[in-house]
Amino acid sequence: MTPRTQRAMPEGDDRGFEPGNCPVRQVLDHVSAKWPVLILMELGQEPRRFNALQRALPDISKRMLTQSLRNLERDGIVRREVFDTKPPSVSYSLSELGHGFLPHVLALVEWAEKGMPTIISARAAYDNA
Amino acid sequence: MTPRTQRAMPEGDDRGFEPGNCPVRQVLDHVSAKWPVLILMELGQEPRRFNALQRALPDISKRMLTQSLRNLERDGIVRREVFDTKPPSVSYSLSELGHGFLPHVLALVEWAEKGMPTIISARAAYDNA
DNA sequence: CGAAAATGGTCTCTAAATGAGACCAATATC
DNA sequence: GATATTGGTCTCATTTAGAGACCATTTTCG
Repeated sequence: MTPRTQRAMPEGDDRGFEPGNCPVRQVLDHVSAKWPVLILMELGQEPRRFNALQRALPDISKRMLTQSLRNLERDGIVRREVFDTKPPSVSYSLSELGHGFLPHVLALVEWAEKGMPTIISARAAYDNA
Repeated sequence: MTPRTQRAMPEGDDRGFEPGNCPVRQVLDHVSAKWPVLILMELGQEPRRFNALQRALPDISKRMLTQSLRNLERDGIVRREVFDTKPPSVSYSLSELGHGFLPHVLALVEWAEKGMPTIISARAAYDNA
């Protein structure tokens, strides 16, 4: 008996990546998330001190700035140096690993900038529909 | 009178990017966040249906999968096609714009993989200290 | 001298985002 | 008839992020 209604299409299943224990995921989360991206771009220009970062990124909270920097430092992407001034100064800069990452972020931004017109009109079309 | 304590170092200030209204930021958030990255990598291999994506990414919730896909669709990065099967099938695939983005994500992953040994030992050093 | 500002954070409290899972209508399968 | 499947949405609990007070020390300003 031939069914008169069409069968569902093939799924194209795939086991995907291992869920929580994937190390690449963790690093990506530390690096490609909202704030880390902006922080790394700032540090890509020049080393900056904690408060300077905060002023450069006015809408990040102290809390998230600290947390993001800690993650990046722990992963060896950012270096933290304390100088014994009064009051003490803390300078953050890209490590070698961090410098290797920088071009990729910049490429992302460039892609976004170049695609922006397309994106804008796609949004207009979507919202209009 | 020469101060005996060292002065704080220069800040290296910078006005940074415009806070909330930056369009590039929005796109980056839709594209480089945790789930979107994984979704785009899946779609980079082949178009996939909603439930297939969910099975490929077992630890994403329906809620976030839907939300991420909607963002990507609205920005014209992902295309959504509904097929009139019973029950109806919905296929997600990369648009041209999306395909242009794919190499960048892959580069990120490659960078993370290549740097993983360095990262691992950086973490060990950090945790040890 | 006393007050205010700056350093780099931490801590708490609240607001927002996320995860877990029930639920839906229509149809096919068992 | 019961169960499963489709692609979601909706609600509720949990997790995460944001806002801002607070800290000790020293410098500058009045």
